[in-house]
Amino acid sequence: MSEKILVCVAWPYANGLLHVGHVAGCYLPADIFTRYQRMKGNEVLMVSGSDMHGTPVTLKAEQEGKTPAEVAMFYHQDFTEAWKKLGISFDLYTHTETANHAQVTQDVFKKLLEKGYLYTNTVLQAYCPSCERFLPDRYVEGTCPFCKAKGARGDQCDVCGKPLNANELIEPRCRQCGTAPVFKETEHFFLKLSAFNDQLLEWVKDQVHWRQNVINFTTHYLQEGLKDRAITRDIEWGVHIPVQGFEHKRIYVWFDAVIGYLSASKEWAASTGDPEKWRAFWQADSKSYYFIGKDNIPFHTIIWPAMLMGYGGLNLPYDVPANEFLTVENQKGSKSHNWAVWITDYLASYDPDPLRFILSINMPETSDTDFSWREFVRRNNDELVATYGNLAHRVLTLTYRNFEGKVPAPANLDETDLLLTKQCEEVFKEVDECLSRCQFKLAIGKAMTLAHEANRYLDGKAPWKAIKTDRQAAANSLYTAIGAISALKTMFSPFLPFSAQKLHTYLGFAGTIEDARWEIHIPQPGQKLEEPQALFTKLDDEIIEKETQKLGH
RNA sequence: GGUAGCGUAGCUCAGUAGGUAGAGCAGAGGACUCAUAAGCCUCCGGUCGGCGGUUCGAUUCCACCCGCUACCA
Repeated sequence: MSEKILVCVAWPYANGLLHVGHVAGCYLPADIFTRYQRMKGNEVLMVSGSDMHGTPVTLKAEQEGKTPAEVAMFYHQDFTEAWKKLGISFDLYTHTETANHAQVTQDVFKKLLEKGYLYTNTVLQAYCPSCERFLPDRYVEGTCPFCKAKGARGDQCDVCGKPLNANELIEPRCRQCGTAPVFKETEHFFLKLSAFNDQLLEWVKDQVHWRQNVINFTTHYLQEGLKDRAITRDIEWGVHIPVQGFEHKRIYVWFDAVIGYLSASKEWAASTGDPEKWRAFWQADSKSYYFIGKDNIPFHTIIWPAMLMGYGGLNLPYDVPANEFLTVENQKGSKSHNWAVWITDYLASYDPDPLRFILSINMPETSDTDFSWREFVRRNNDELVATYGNLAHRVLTLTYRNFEGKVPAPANLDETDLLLTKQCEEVFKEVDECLSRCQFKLAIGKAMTLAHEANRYLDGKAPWKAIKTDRQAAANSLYTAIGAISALKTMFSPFLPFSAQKLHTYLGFAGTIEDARWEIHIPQPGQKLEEPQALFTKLDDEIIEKETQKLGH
């Protein structure tokens, strides 16, 4: 029975490069899940896009003497390229600067306004008389009222970590021109989050399948009581407000970013020639999954559900499998200190599957985990190459040379042979269950254990020895081992799509592994094999030193 | 300051409805040779952050403390 599954993935902010933390946090788990569901025969729509609006993009543009659109588009193209190379298989990867997105955002805005969930209020905002514009909090700098550090920003002091309001700063200055700002009244729209508090609490209570950290976090937040939040700003970059008198203001980035999931779905539908097709994924019994990092939990379990409740007629999130953070060499990542492994850099030197592997088997699902180059090389060489890749290679080369490049015919399989086949079926079922529950680390770990099991089986059977005395015995064990690596190739395929496709081909199957579906394909006796090659290559220890040195400079 | 999570072998991580714990790597040894000197077997290795409490018994429950992380003010 085919299900409809909507996979929504966090929208990366288009003001900086992607790093391994982004990939481990949401793009990889979302892609694994999506590939798995597609192979199961379910109808999946996987969408995301670049978040182009907001102050950080504007700030970056001014620093570089470019327009915000130019800056955002540069990163958008970089991201798009990265997804392709990494094999993150979006059905649509768009961005928030499309006419469609503006239209959908304004539709949501108007509907919420009509239903009384938006209202205007006047707030005090910093205004720079020299630049002649309102300043977002982070454009204002001054002395921190708490720790007296100089250079504190209007949203937060980096020295003592305290969040601030711009008007609390001592001797505030415009970050651009140094002029002292004045504080003026300005009118903005607010989302009446407080109206949804009880409804949300009630809803969250039923989400027993959510990860514990997501439930805890959300419940705690709701118990403290929601405050209404301003959803517009005095800026020139973003989605226009569909109300007269607000021509010089824009919808604030966090409000339009989450709407991206809906606008992207509509854009995708239009591109298929059936503009109403998005409904299948947003209404009726479709399930929606939101893959995000833990810093984004409240937006997806509180604010976006509240907006959807207010809008009406669309499904609330079914699951929000938020991951924790990935540290690099035991330190928290930092853009400004260049403490990160940049995806573009990585892809210039290495294949995607080894990265997908280490990030899967060490995924920060329940707590923060660490990425280190030593671990990367070690896991590539000892696990990917030696355990799984080598297993496939030894089985295939042995068969290719001794059985005319064809799958040998079994006869009178013994208990050990049948046991391995049975183990494959059992592990396959377990991996299937783990994946359906978004337990990715556990799933790939089980597949690796099966690869060990198959190696053990092969050593016990020693077909390289048997071939000299009992050709049928060798045929039996190689036939069985081929079945095992074929099962492994399917289990690994959501994680390691590139090498799985290679193995699929070496085993003599035509077409793509995706089309071959989520099942164990036992090659038929006599099936012609392709000449096998290594699935993965060993990495030299030297790269540990080389790559580690790039950090922090 | 408040709230939550985490702190398990040298390293990276699992786990325990409460009965002193595991996997990989690293270290030591062995048999084998099909394979990218890969794979397989054996051994070594932890008073499960600290101090108490509940219990016949706690690493697992509770209180407090220390350290780290996140969120909130």
